[in-house]
Amino acid sequence: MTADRWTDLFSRLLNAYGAQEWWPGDDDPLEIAVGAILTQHCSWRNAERALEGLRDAGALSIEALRDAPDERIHEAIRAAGFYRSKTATLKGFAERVAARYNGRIERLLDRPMRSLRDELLRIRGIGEETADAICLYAAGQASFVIDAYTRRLLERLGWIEGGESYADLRATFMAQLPADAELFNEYHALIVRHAKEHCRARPSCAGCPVDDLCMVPDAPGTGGSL
DNA sequence: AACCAGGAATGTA
DNA sequence: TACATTCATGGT
Repeated sequence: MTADRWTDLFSRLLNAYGAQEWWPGDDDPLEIAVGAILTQHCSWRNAERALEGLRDAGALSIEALRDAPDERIHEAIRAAGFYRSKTATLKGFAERVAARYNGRIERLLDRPMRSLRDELLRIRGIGEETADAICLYAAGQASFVIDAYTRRLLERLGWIEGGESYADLRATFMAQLPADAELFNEYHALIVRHAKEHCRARPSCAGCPVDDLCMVPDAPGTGGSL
């Protein structure tokens, strides 16, 4: 039987780009969670620099994040932008893990996905996408991550109207796919890869693995973005 | 030299 | 609910 279109889309992307292996699982969960916060509306390249900054400052631990002066965190993560907000978010996260889980992030991440997600959402600076990224990539739990690329792709495929909420899109993916963290992990990463590499690099969209659709944002005139 | 990057909170109508 | 603004650095 032919797979449904949601599974088929995944297959085409995987076939085109191969496994992306974002945060494969042998990485430090704290680094992954911190990375998820740092990369908010900022390139992963700069988020990595900020991560390095924290490492160099000796601030890559729950205790250090909680106790370090704001200025020290500011310096460390400046490259990722929005450094004041992100410092507050990192501290809010660290304070919660310290206060409620004895500083052990695994205890937070081992909670059932729904309560984990709800708790992450209480932290100021952590919204739905970041909460899902932490659930999926740090905790290895099957929570689908929706981002601007995902929305744009579904719009251009004509699979959604365009006005759906984050919760709508997440629910749609999760209703159409088996609850498999490995699948969700690769799926989201592949959508990002497709948008960045294929769509941005090739204005003509020739050889697009996704129905000859490109996700170039508001391409002037033509450019293959529909 | 505008525009984008693996967003979120807040304010206004 | 639906938009607009703010936060901020770095690459193209």
